[in-house]
Amino acid sequence: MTRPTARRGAGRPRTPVLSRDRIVDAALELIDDGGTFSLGLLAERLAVKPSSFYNHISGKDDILAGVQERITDAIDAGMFERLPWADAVVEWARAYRAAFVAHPHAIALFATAPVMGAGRTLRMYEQVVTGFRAAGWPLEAIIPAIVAIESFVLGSALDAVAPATILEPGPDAEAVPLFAAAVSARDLRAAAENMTAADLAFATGLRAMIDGLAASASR
Amino acid sequence: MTRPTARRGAGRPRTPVLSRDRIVDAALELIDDGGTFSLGLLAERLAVKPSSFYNHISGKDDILAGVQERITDAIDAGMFERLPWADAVVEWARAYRAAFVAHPHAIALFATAPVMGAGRTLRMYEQVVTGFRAAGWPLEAIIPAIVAIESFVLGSALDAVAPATILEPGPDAEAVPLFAAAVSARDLRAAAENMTAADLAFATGLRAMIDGLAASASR
DNA sequence: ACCTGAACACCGTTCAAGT
DNA sequence: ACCTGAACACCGTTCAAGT
Repeated sequence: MTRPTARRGAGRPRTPVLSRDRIVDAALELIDDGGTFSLGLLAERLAVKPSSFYNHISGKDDILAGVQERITDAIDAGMFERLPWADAVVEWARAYRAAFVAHPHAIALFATAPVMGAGRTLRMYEQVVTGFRAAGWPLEAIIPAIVAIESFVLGSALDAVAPATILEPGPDAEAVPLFAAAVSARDLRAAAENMTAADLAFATGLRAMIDGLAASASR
Repeated sequence: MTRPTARRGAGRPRTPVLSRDRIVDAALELIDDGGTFSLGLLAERLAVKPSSFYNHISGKDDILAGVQERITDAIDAGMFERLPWADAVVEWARAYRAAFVAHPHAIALFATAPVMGAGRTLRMYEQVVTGFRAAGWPLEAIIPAIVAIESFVLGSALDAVAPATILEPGPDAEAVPLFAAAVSARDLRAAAENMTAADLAFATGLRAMIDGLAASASR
């Protein structure tokens, strides 16, 4: 039955209530709940005062960076060691998008200061590059392809959390008949395939991009 | 030599200093200059007080929506009436991305409340859908393809304005040798082709996606 | 070492008061 | 009709003071 090693001359040990991890945890929860994110609200949740944060983090941006890390760290790239290239890329892109879409109110974070930072992340990239290399990709073509996929994934995640109305013809439908018909046909198809409109666009684009990349690699 | 029609019983006519257009104009300029965007700074530029804005707009978000419209309205889709489908799509995607990249500090606006709103915009979509239809696309496949392209364009624009360092191996390079080599090879290639790394990724992804979409359409 | 209260400069928005 | 000054509630951050 040990107790925390007593520091020299200290009275009672006083376990701190805050830590960077605990702050980032609570921040992600607060963001996921929607509504506004402010240090005042965050402090309230942790039964603490806003000024207390500054013993553990350098400011609001530091907290947000921690949240971003937490989300991207959930992305796995192990599929490149198990699956053929095309299947692995599809799986990876899906997992990537899913990690963003699981935190819709946090996505704006990635938009302004895009993606990825930690050391875990570099290991993921190593796995992905290895998968491309094993499939015969020339070294200088790999990163552009990966960045292209990431750009598509981020754009699709933003689309997925966007209000569904942005692409609706609205009252001016008769002025743009073909567009209106195309949207209706899309809605019918999405319903029939039991997907959201955003899912359908993502599946379409991912399929196309992987096919296109595969074709360019074998050319 | 006419003067503004005198209202009933009015003294001097008093032309107003502000208008929605003038506010949005100045807002875009302020955003493009980088740094922070606030109503206080905007008012200062216009030699006016922040409270004056509320005679012309409903709030900060209204101004930002105006800025967004101004930028997206610059995107033309006339190429669909002049070029074969594949060429037109490539041109359109490039113009789309260019409109965003021309205002790097404004891009975050599109991320949170993605893209497009006005009536000009609907006409653009009508042109694009018409181009797809003329190329033989089935109606229900058109919108998903367009949205996929838009997602890629937005993601690529965000990538283009991101700090270039985000995908650098840094001091841990020896732990991820293949990734580090791939980044170096990419940098060499980009320099040789006189493109930025972001340009290269965009060109790669766009080519792949259009090829993939073309293949799926003729299947 | 870590939490706090007070203070700071700034934010967007409202509204009665001016002309 | 349109601009303003004052006020409001809130923001992120600093820092001396506590323990």
